Amino acid sequence: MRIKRNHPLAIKDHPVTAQRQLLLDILREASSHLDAKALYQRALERDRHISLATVYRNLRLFKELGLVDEIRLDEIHCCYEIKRSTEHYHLLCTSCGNVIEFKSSLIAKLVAEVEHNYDFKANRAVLHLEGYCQKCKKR
Amino acid sequence: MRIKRNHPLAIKDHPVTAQRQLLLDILREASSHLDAKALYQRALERDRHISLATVYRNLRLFKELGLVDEIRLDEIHCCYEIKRSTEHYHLLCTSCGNVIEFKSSLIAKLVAEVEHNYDFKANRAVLHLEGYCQKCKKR
DNA sequence: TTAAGTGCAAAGGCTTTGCAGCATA
DNA sequence: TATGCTGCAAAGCCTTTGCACTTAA
Repeated sequence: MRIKRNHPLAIKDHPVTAQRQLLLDILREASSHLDAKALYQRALERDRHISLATVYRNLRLFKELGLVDEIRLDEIHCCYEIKRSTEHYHLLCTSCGNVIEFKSSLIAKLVAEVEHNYDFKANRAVLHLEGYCQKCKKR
Repeated sequence: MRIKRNHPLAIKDHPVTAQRQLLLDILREASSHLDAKALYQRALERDRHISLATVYRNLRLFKELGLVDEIRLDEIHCCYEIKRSTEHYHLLCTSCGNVIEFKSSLIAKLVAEVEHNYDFKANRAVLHLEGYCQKCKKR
């Protein structure tokens, strides 16, 4: 089956189960970032028998395969999103909870500078800013 | 008692208990960053009856009062340190677990740029880099 | 066919909370 | 003295795991 052979999971020798397909579909369709519970609840709407354990197991798999990014905004905001080609980070509005993506060329510069000054090899940058979004800062 | 009147807790109308004093002392003396459990274990050495609940309650209080910073490196590394005047961030070696502090003037630039481009008011930047420290990257 | 995934329920780790007793100011 | 803190134990929350059954390839 050509579709499955090209599937990101099949390529890496992992069976494409209905549950995995469903979870990836939901993550792809999601306009916002989902945490494990939100993903589970959306999955339940289409598969009444899917379990939360399956959601966690597959989120971990997707993360290991590099299919999704895990974004830990704080102890309660841990969300997941399908990995896209363009690297970006997040702004978190502490007033309304809105999550906004941002990019900046300064991040690569910062990483390069720190790697040089501290003799460090950076594999990942965890970065987000907390504050007030456009709407909330007016008040 | 003059000492207590000048105490950071007393100033903010919170009783200075022996437990709070002990916890602040340990945090001040700590060369490295401590998580709740490590802080509790060090506290036990000097007060056999202190409870983990007291540690958590007071860490939250100190955080609210701005006496300590909470640094959440990932889901298992959540550590605390006495707040100092100089702002800094952290490098986390994913090989040996070492935590190194770093500073960079590019961070302020980055924040200013993002605030301008995205019409955002940043109150806090969460930033750390994961990778290999000097020792581990040689291997 | 068979290695791997799933659902369920139980357990794990970290953190919070209710309550009675105790200490600070 | 009165408010508020502490210790203890229990509960909460998120996440992981053991086991028997099911399924993808």
